[in-house]
Amino acid sequence: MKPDLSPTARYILETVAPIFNRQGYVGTSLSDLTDATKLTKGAIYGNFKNKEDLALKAFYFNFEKSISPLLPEMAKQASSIEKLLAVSNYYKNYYHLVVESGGCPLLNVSSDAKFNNPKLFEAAKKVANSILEALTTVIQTGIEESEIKQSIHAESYSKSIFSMIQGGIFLALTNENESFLTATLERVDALIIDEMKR
Amino acid sequence: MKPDLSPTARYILETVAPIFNRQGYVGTSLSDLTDATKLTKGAIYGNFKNKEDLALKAFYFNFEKSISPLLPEMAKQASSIEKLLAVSNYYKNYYHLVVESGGCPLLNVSSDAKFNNPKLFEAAKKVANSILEALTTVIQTGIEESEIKQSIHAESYSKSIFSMIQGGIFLALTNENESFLTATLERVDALIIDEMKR
DNA sequence: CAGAACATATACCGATCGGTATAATTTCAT
DNA sequence: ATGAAATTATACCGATCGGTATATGTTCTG
Repeated sequence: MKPDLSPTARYILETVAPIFNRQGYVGTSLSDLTDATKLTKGAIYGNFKNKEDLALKAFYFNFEKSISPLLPEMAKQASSIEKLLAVSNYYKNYYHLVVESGGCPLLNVSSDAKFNNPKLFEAAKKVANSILEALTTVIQTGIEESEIKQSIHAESYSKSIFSMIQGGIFLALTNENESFLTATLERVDALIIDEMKR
Repeated sequence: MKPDLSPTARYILETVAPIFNRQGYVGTSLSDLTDATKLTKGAIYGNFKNKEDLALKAFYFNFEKSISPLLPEMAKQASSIEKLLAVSNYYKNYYHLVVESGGCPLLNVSSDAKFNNPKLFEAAKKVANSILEALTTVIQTGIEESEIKQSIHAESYSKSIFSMIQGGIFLALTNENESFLTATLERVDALIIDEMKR
C-alpha cells in the first residue's frame, strides 16, 4: 500500500531524517536540508509536498529503523513473560542503535513537536500508544494464562515499564552515557521476574 | 549575590518563561515574547542582553519554581530511606505543578536545546547532575549506615530511580495523563521499600 | 520647574525563513 | 535523433527572524 519512493526521494529522506531527529522541526531549516543533501529546493519540493510532509516522513523513516522491529521481536516469543523480557532485551542495544541518528525519534518528536507541530506530535503519540497497548495486552493475557500474578494491574504495570524504558533512554542520550539505560533495564527485568512472574 | 531584577524584568521573565518552556528556544520568536508581554523589543532588550540570555534566565526561573524545592524537601528528612521516599513524594504532585507552565523544564530544555543551544543544554545538564548526585549520596550513606542493603549499587540505583521518575513525567505530560507518573512512582516506592531497604 | 537619567517605543537593518514560478537539464518513448 | 515528460536548478517572493540605533516618554534629582 505504501507508495514506494523514487531513488532521490529515498536519498533525501535518509539524509534528512537524522537532521530532523536531532534539531527538531522548527530547528531544521530548508537550507540545512539543501546543504546536507547537496540538492536544491527544487529537488526537495519536487519530491515532497512541503517541509511538514518531509518531516513527517522523516519521522516514520526513523521509526522504522529504530522502533518498529520491537513488535516482531515480541511476537517471536511464546510466553507472556518471554515477550516482556524481549522488550527489555530489545532496548539493551537501543543506545547504540539510535545515538548516531540523533536519538530516539519517539522522545524527540514528542517533546519537540508538542507545541510546534500538531501533526508530527500526533504521529508520535500514535506510535507510543501502540507500544503501550501491546505491553498491556501481553500482561493481560499473561494474567489470564496464570503466568503473571493476579494482583498485577496490567495497565499500571505497562505504563511503568514503558516509563522506565523511556526515562532510561532519555537520560542515556542526554548524558551520552548508556548506563542510565542499562541500569534501568536491570530494574525492568527484576520487575518482570521477581514481581510480576507467578 | 544574585542581582535582583527590576519589576519589568521580573514581569517579562515570568510571562516569558512558560513560553520558552513550551515552545523551546528556536520555537520561540521575539514577536511571541512581545505579543505575550504587550511590551516592545526596546523593553526586552533594555532588560536582557539578548534572546539567549532571556531563555537561560527563563530556564532558571522555571527550575526554581518546579524543581529546586526538591533538595530542601530531602534535607528535611532524617533517614536515608525517608529522604528517598521524599523524592518520590515530591514528584507525586509534580504533574499539576508543571502542566500549566508547559511541562518539566529539565526534560524540555534537555531535549530541545541539545543541538540548538549549547549553553541552555549545559545548564539543564548541570541541574540534572546535581539531582543525581544527591540521590547517589543519599543511597551511599544509607548503605554505610546499614539502612540500605550492602548489595545495592548506589550509582546504578540512583540512575534507575531518576530514569523512572523522568520517564514517568515525560509520558504523563505528553499524554496529558498523570497516571503514567503515579504508576511509576508506585514502582519507585516499592523499589525503595522492598528492594533497597535492609 | 528644569534638566538629567532612565526606560520603553518606533523604525529600521541585513539575513534568513518557507515556498513558488520558471528556466535549464536529464530521462524516456518513439 | 527528436520531441515529450519528468526532474532538478535558479531566481525570486513576501514575511519574519534577531538585533540595533534612535526617538519618545517617564521618573527622579536639584
